[in-house]
Amino acid sequence: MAYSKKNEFTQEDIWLADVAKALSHPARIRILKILTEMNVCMCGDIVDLLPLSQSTVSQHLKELKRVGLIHGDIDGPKVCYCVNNKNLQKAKQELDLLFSQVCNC
Amino acid sequence: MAYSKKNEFTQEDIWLADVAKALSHPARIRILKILTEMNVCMCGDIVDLLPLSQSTVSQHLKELKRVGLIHGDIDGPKVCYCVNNKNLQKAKQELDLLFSQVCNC
DNA sequence: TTTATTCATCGTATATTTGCGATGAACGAT
DNA sequence: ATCGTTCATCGCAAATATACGATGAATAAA
Repeated sequence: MAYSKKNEFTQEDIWLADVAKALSHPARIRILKILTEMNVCMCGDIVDLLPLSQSTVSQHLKELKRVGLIHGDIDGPKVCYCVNNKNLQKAKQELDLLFSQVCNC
Repeated sequence: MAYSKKNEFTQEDIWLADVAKALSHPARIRILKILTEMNVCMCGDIVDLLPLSQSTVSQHLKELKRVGLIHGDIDGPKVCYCVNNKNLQKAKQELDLLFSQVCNC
């Protein structure tokens, strides 16, 4: 089976869906909130705040990084994670656009 | 393995993640847009517009229905699908709230 | 009553996601 | 040079998602 027909849609819809996918796990929503509260923090800080192992948290961070909602700056053995305001803003705008197209709000 | 620690988060974060999940496939984004353009339409209409089989489209509609972003009214053998403005508005508001918490926009 | 239309659901195959422990790379400190 | 800390990645298991064809239920039309 050929599988995943996701790329038979418009780039815009694919991108929106991809951002939504990054937000589709409560751990990742929580991580975004934590990163905002703490401004900057390490993976270990987040692990202490979530009921998940270090490797699992690392994967969630990777997914958020993949779509650009956060970035991690290497600082010695540590990695300082923080939200990417520019891309969050873009995501917000595109989602706003979607809802304006789709909802009489 | 016990699996899926999703319910070890707040109801708010779980709900947001769930809405995001419903939006996390380009076919479902597209379906929302189609339903808005056509105002009301049947499953078959959507199938004609997407590169997906009827059963697959039906599953995507089910997922959108599950989180309440659309509803389907049975009309004889047909089902008239349309967007659920009330819940779309709620989704928009909660996403706005998230972004206001998480982004300096 | 038979037939055609519409759609949900079942069964199945495959892909992806979620989660963990173990390992190892990278660096700072000793 | 060795040790501790931090974190990404690998390998694995289980759960979910994606996709399809086949089937069947429900209704309208003939």
